[in-house]
Amino acid sequence: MSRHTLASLASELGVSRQTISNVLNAPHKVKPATRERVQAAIAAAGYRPSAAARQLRTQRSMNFGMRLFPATDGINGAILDRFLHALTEAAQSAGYRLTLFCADSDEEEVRQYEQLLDVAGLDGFILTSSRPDDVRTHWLGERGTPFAVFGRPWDAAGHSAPADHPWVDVDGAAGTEEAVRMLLTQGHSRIGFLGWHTGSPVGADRRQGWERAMTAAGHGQDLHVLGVEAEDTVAGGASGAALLASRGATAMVCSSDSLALGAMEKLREAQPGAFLSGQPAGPAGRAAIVGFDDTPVAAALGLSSVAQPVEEAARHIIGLLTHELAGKAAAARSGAGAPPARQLLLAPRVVERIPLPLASPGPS
Amino acid sequence: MSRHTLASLASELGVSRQTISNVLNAPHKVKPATRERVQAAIAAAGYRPSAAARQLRTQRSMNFGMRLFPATDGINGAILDRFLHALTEAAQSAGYRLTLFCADSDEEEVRQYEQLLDVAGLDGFILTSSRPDDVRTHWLGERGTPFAVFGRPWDAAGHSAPADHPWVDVDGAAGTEEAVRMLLTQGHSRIGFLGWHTGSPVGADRRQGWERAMTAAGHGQDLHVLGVEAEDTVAGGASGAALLASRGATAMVCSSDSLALGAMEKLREAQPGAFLSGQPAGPAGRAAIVGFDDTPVAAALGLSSVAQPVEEAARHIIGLLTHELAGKAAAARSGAGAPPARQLLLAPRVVERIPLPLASPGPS
DNA sequence: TTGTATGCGTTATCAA
DNA sequence: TTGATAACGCATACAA
Repeated sequence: MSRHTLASLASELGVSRQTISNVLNAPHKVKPATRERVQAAIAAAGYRPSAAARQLRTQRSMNFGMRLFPATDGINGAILDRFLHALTEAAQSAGYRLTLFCADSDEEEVRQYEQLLDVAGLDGFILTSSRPDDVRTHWLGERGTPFAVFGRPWDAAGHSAPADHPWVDVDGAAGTEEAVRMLLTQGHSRIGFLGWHTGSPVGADRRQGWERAMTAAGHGQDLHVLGVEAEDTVAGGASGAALLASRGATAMVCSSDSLALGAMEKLREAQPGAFLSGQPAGPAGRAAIVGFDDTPVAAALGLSSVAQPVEEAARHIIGLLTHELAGKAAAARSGAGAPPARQLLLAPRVVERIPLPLASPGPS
Repeated sequence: MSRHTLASLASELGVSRQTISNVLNAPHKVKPATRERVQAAIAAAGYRPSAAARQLRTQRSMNFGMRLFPATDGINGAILDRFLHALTEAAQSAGYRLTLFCADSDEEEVRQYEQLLDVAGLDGFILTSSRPDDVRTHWLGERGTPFAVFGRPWDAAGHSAPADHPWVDVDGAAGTEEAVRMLLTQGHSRIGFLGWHTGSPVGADRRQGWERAMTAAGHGQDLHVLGVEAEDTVAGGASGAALLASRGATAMVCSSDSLALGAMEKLREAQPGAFLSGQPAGPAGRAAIVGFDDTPVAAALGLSSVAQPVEEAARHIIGLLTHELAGKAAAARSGAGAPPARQLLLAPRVVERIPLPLASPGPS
């Protein structure tokens, strides 16, 4: 129950509205005695300033916007859940709210920016993906609207390109590299790579890590034969795995959990018992397939996978945005905490799992 | 590019602000000639009214709030993605925005309501789950805040209870009932039920459908032996399926895709080839396991599953909310379209799939 | 340090 | 039918 206004509180307290406003926005400007008295009254009355009135005056909505993509692939898309939750939580504890919207295309997304900026006065946007030659970052950049991207900027050729806007990304290559090293440690040498055939920069990045690690281990000559591409589905993973197996691969690193799941299914059928606990396919007693994104499916099936630190990415993105917005005024006066890195590449980590012992081999 | 205000537009046009406002909010009150002239100017200038100013005046934010739950189980939680997307889309096309927030408990959720109501002036809330003796619906109801729930009201005993607030739910019992009928048609008679052991009303509802259909088919005497409960995980599904199989079940209906996936894995191991295309386990050539929720995992693996019409539920919820809010003013003056059902139980449908042909049996 | 006046962009009331 | 005036709740420049 609040239903209180600055004016009503002020008259009840016998002070001016201005004093209360100062207690809230510039506590140092008011005498400690009255400050405490006012603060107590605020708490007692449960008074909370109206965001709308504040926005009208300050031109800040304390509100970020984010486009919600349709859930195309729930297996790989599952990490967006975690990202969104962490984002909401971080925004909330920074005093910001999060507004969702939909768009059918990037152009439509830009139109929504324009609309939301005008109508709702959003303070900034979070982009959950980046593309070569991104129309959205161009538009926002030109206009000077604060934003931060989950995803590196790519140039038209699909290479990582420098850009001056804030972004956070996960180093996919480092992830696959570590996965390969793990498999090498387990005694594998013919380690295949099972990637998307979309030609996306993200996919190329993940493949590069595999190439680096294999080359460093002296297996550079196998790159042509052990690198395979397939449609990013379970079925694609199965057929890709069959091809890799026929070429002698004893282990494989995949670009997604969908592919890895398909590969696992395939190998399990071709080699019954291969994934049962205690009857490993690999030389050193571990599952020989590694997925990407560490989705719940991987966890459920005991599939090793490269885990992205999406919660950390989300928190950093909010930090970036709040810093930029606070910076306009507060950064100068207070020392302002160490500014967050404007470009940040986070390292993923490989989650090693042993496939579920669903059954004992059974007689015969 | 807008950066226009009512005043600036008015002076450019040589009319008063009020006229423009009327063109927007009460077009019938302005002479057609000027109306069109103003409308053209609005379009040309790309003018959009400020939501904050509007809110200050009208006390309506055109904004709904929804708590985002942490993604506990990404397999079963995947349908919330679809729900959220549909919700956002529906809200957007109704002229509302959607604000997300987090809470650690229902009590905390209520505190967030209070806060968001005071500071952001949210017009209503969407609840994505219901519980027996729900503190949140009580609070919102008492206060008279508009809200709608995805989930039936349950009484303390876990039975469906009448309540006067708007809600939408999916008829789980109808779903499992249809699944059983499908399996009966395929020639199965020993059809097991694999449910959660959480004692949740939702789980009990799903079980009831199985019981109804089995009883109707004359298999009522098998209910005790063929109804099994397990932890809602893949591992739980595997062990539950083993138990059911040992009791002679040739088919099973599960409370979730997690359970179904575990069951499928288990049966595949116990009976290699059981799920390969052309080598079905069931009498009539179809997979004998049905999951619930039709998650992407089920789709990927070719698992039959009961699909909830979450998009429809989302749209209906927005309809409920917008109707209630519009009703306060507009319902009386205009005829107001047919009001949406305040309580709606949607029927799910069984998606029948054939498990992926991952491999041909292979030599020997 | 505290109070006074003004304006943020809109809609509602009332007179013309 | 149209236009002037006030008010929504807050923050800020300025005066006291």
